[in-house]
Amino acid sequence: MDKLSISHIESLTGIKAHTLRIWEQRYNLSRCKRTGTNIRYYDSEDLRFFLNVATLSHNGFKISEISKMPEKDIDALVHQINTGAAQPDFKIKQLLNATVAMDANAFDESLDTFTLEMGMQQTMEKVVFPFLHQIGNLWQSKTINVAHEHFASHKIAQKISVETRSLKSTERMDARKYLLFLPPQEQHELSLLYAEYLLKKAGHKVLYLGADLPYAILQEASDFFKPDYALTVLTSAYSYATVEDILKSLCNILNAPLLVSGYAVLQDIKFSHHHLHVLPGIEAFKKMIH
DNA sequence: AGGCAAATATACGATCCATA
DNA sequence: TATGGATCGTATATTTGCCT
Repeated sequence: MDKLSISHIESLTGIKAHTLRIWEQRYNLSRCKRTGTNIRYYDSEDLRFFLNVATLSHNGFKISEISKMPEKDIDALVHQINTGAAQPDFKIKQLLNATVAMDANAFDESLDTFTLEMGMQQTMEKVVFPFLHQIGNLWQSKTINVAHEHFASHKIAQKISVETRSLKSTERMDARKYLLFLPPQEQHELSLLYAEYLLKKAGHKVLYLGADLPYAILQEASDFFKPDYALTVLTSAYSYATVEDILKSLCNILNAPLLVSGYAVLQDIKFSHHHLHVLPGIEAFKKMIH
């Protein structure tokens, strides 16, 4: 039987070691044994248990409730959550239906239900972004038109904004400053909005300047706000410059590392710069801001 | 010895919630 | 709706154990 330290449990479950000790003290959530010299150690069964507890905790269950549950119930609930999250196809179809019908209420209700069921992040990453991808395909095949796309984007933007606002704004000690913007002619704002949500949730400071930002204003804002990082997402094709040229200009304007992602960047870019960091996906971004 | 991780105790801020 | 208590997560300080 393998021995795991409390820091192992922390890094594998995401539950802070200190929190584990407090839970143990307050809720008898203790499954660990002690060495002869009073050091906690855990086995793989304990790890499994805390992984499940973390899942429930992230899905809105209170620790006081979890601590009173029999382990069978915990397993059952986690299974329910996981299978619910693993079947997002039906949810995507639901959003597509509401979009084709341009039914705002149905769209809102679906999103609200999803966030209750599986949380904001799962909803965005497993349902909303795949949904947008499908919208793109349908648009190309003329099944739906630009109005549908705008309709859906707007509803999603509203939802992200509401969720961002309702975050408790507890800034952490080592909070970093992020400047969020889209360059001229870039209107695809949803990824940026979601980035704002993730940053605020992680306790960082955000200056959100939105879409289609002229270079002059970006420069002013950058000089004034003095961000630790700038973040942008390039999705479109631009009439006035290549993606490489835009990245070059942005690196010149900004005094901070530029984090960049998006469809237009992830194809292939030859330009590199010591301040330029390409984020291949949302997981890379989350890791970076953790 | 000295550096570091772990344990422990205490306290605080934010949020939730029942009761007036 | 406001107010006071309970709950929850985290911060800080100090001590203890482990390892070169």
